[in-house]
Amino acid sequence: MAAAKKNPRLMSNDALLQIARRFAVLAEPMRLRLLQSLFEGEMSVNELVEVTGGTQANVSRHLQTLAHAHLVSRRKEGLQVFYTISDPSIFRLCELVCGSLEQQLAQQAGAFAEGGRL
Amino acid sequence: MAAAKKNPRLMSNDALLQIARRFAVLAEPMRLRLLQSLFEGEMSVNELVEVTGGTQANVSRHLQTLAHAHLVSRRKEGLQVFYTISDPSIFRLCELVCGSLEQQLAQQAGAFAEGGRL
DNA sequence: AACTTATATGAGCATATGCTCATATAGAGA
DNA sequence: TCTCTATATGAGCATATGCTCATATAAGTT
Repeated sequence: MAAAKKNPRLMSNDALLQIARRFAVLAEPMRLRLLQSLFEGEMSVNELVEVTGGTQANVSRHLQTLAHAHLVSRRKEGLQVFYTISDPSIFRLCELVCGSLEQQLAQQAGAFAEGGRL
Repeated sequence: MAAAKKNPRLMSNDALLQIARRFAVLAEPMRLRLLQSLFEGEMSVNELVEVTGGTQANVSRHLQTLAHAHLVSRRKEGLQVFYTISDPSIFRLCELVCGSLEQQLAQQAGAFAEGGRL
């Protein structure tokens, strides 16, 4: 059982902090872009720099952040370092959020359409 | 289709920003605690203050943040304001993250166990 | 060893975010 | 109207985070 269900007892501060940290890692456009790029498969830092248009320093830093969160994994080969997505739950996570946002936008659009009817 | 699949084309900056913002809303222990409390059903601000142990000002602020993100909805009744979870995707989102974290911890525990074997 | 390429990181600035205190608003009741 | 209760919010401080520049490390090449 991951979380308390009916009991008013709450999760520990520590558990909440860990969950919050996980969400925080995903709360950055550049990191999301990196993850999205990696959806297609393993890539080197330089490739990611080119694809995302970010600076080398910044891309490297964000990759460290993702790696520390165990969302991606490193593989060194000669001069290059290749990163891959190592936590498949990310796919569903992004799908869920995208779906939820789409639905909200659809509702807003619907409201506009109705308003325009009069 | 929520996101590009095989095409190297990436999502728009704007879309990524919105997704990042959604994650950012969930990247706070107190907000997670509020959501978790609301899992059991509608609650007033004062009830949430008591349950979470936060200050009134802080709880109110966080509830505003959650409301702006359309994760919870307000209902005013007399002097009190009641909040409810309005986006069911949150349940699955938290389940996913919890599951992923549990798995990571299990792996770490496993590594420890193996190491202890020698 | 000297040079080049690929990646990581220290330092510093700018901005964002959370927290608290005090106060404002809003509704209910005397 | 005056007061009390419930909620929201402005101001200010402290901290965290992202970005860039410059430099460090590490590995391959000559």
